Amino acid sequence: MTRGARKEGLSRRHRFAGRGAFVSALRSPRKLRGASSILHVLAGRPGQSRFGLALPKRIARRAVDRNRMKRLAREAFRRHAVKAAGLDLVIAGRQPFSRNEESRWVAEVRGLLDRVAGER
RNA sequence: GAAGCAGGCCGGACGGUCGCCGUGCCGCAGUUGCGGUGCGGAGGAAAGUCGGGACUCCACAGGGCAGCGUAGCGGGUAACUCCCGUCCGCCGUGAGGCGAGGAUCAGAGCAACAGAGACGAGCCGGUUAAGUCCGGGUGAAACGGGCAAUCUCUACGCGGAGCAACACCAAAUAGGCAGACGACGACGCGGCCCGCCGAGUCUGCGGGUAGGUGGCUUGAGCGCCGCGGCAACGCGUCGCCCAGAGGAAUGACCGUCAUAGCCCGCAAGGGCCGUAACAGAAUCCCGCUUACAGGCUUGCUUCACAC
Repeated sequence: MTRGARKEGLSRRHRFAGRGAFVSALRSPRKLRGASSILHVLAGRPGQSRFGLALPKRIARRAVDRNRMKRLAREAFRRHAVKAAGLDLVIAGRQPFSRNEESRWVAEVRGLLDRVAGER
């Protein structure tokens, strides 16, 4: 069994597959509030956390900004220890995002992931 | 040299580490996969979705009406509301710019203010043989026309929906159809056989959802050169293959060098900042429109200076 993911990889195993796969995580009672977003947590497959983002157009009108947020958040998850915790994680954006907040957004995502990792 | 006009082009480069998507090869795994390695991986607008096509499915004898679109003339194109040439009108000293630029003896309609009267001819004053001639403050326009982006007429064009199109594969659940079995159940007055009904069980079939695959990137393609053409563009030789995701990859970090900006210096130069505007492919093309830090470049105009 060569299941072992590479140390810093982030492939499809760590994503949600299929339409509506987010829904169960979004309905989960475990939530962590950040400054501009909410992290939903649900128990998933052991050893492989999954990570997803729900960013409505309301938060970032332009496609570039939404892409940017996703990429930055994924990068944070990729390097984070929760990746092996076996949790389904979905970050739902709440507050509008503007372009000069990139570093703030990364810090927020890291903070949320730290809190989940610390809780267990 | 200073102002300006019209185009064309670029819109960081190189390297390293860690990742993501696609794909060729190799190895492992009876498949899904996993690992290694090579190669490819956002834009000039990918945007708005405004015109036009290709491609699918649906509809369709032929013709007309209605509706919509276009409008000097000629050309280009698969096609267009696009592009090129040219005429006319207006604007500009000029290079140039702008223009829905066919028709109002086929017909209808034309606001407000002013004015006696506004699309109909009459009215008022003077004059004459005679509606014969002259004038009428106003107003953009007053007897003669104007407006067709008001309807209309003429000519030409136009079927509808869209890749979430469409084609194929295909769980689970509910229901449909067919067949088999079928309770010590119902009916044939009772029992057995038999027939028939039958909850249910099994099998098969078809529709169909989730899901999957195809469509999906080689094309009105790109580059060089030659030829034809004032040009748009066309033809030909040779070379090239240039993203294909799918809740949606193209990212993060770090060096070096250049660019803009800022500071020091007479200068050579040094230092600071740290990649910068608009913005992220979604079936594919041709256009148009809109957004845009900074930079390169071609032709031309006017003015000034010099010879």
